[in-house]
Amino acid sequence: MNTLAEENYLKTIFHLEQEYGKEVSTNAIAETMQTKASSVTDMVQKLADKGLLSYRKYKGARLSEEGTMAAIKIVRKHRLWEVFLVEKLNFHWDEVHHIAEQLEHVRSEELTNRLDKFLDFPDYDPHGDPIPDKNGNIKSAEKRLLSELDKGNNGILVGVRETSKEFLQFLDKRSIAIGSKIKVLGREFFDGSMVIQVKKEQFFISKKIAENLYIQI
Amino acid sequence: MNTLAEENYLKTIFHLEQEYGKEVSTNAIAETMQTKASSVTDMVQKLADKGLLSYRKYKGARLSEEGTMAAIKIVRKHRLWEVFLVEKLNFHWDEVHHIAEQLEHVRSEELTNRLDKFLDFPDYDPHGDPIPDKNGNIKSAEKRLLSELDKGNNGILVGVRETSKEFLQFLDKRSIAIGSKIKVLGREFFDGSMVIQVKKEQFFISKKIAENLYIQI
DNA sequence: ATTTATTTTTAGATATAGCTAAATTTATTT
DNA sequence: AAATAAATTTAGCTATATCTAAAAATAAAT
Repeated sequence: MNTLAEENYLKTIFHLEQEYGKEVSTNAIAETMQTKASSVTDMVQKLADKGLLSYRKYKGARLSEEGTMAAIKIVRKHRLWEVFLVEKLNFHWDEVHHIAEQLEHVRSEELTNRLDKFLDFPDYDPHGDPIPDKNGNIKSAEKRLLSELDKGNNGILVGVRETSKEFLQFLDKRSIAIGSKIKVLGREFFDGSMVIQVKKEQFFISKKIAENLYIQI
Repeated sequence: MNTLAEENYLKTIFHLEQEYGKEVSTNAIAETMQTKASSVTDMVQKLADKGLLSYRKYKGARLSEEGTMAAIKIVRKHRLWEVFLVEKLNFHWDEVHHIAEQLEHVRSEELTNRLDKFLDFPDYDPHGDPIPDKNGNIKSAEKRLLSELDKGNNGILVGVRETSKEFLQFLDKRSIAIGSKIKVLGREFFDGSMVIQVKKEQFFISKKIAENLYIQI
């Protein structure tokens, strides 16, 4: 049984591994968790002692099989609760992250599985992220960042990388949502900004925006 | 903002106040929380410093207005989640207590109120306990313990005082549930045991059982 | 009204999880 | 290949919430 703090570390390390595909550095963890590097060192050593990850001093951490499984269970709960909040309680997709961060720590496998069934076994959460099944399997759709597409390409928005209120509200204001068909009309190599078309409207978007939108072609 | 531990103390003290109607003793708190009296003293002093209760050394604690309100909010959440678990996820009433003890600490007034609406503003939880509304008002139905009824009296089971798995399963086995019509056929003054009729069946029940069933006449 | 028993509090420890500041290791420049 | 910069770890402290054991206060019994 892991503590709340341990669970949060496992989840963060899992996400960082997914994103960068290599050992996760102390600083990277500290930054995403808004804590200090020294605190991270302590906790990572503790998690290594518990067998949840392997840790090489000054090199970084990598989740073990057991640690990965524990992290996936938290991610599963987080995303299922997000679906619940949006589909059943009519929350908006920019409001659910904070609440799901609390609900993800509720311990009851039975609860999670019944919630899954109640929601009719959803495959994706409101931000387009895949929901692991009860065995930890994750449907990973083939997707690319909008920022990687060339002029003339088009596809469907299937996910967002950022889930902050600010970013999601930015999208809402322009009626850009999961499922929207997006076409790249132009791309500036100097700063990575783009002009895109969504329905009949055209928008100028910065590189930072384009780097946080996942597109399926 | 109160910590998890503080919330649990507030809730316990609230329940003990309700039950005994006077200042709550250190030992009573320690016993119901499965902790030591010395730990209780520490925490109670801390809660007094925060203005959540008044505390007289060696005498006991009594929740302040603010402390009572905080406790009621937790109770409200607990009972709403119990309704959710039973009504929506088809849990049985003897399985929900433990899970609701976790869910009751999720912080989001918006979530609580939307859940309330989703459940169609229930008045009672699956054990017959009243659910405080968003302003903290509690519908307190006129009810008495079965153990206080005389031979020949009858009424409807509207609540249970105990919510342990064992007790609830005892009732299930005899098909005694909230809403059951119960008639007292006999009462033994020596040990407080009773013979009751539920539908067409008759049961012998001990005083301890009778003291944990709330009846509305 | 003492004595005895019970309850409650205080004092001193422990574990978790965070911090700052200093020391150390690794990476990057010159 | 040194020197400098950046990242990481260690050492020592702090706050929360718990505990045990001893001291003090209150309640009960003789």
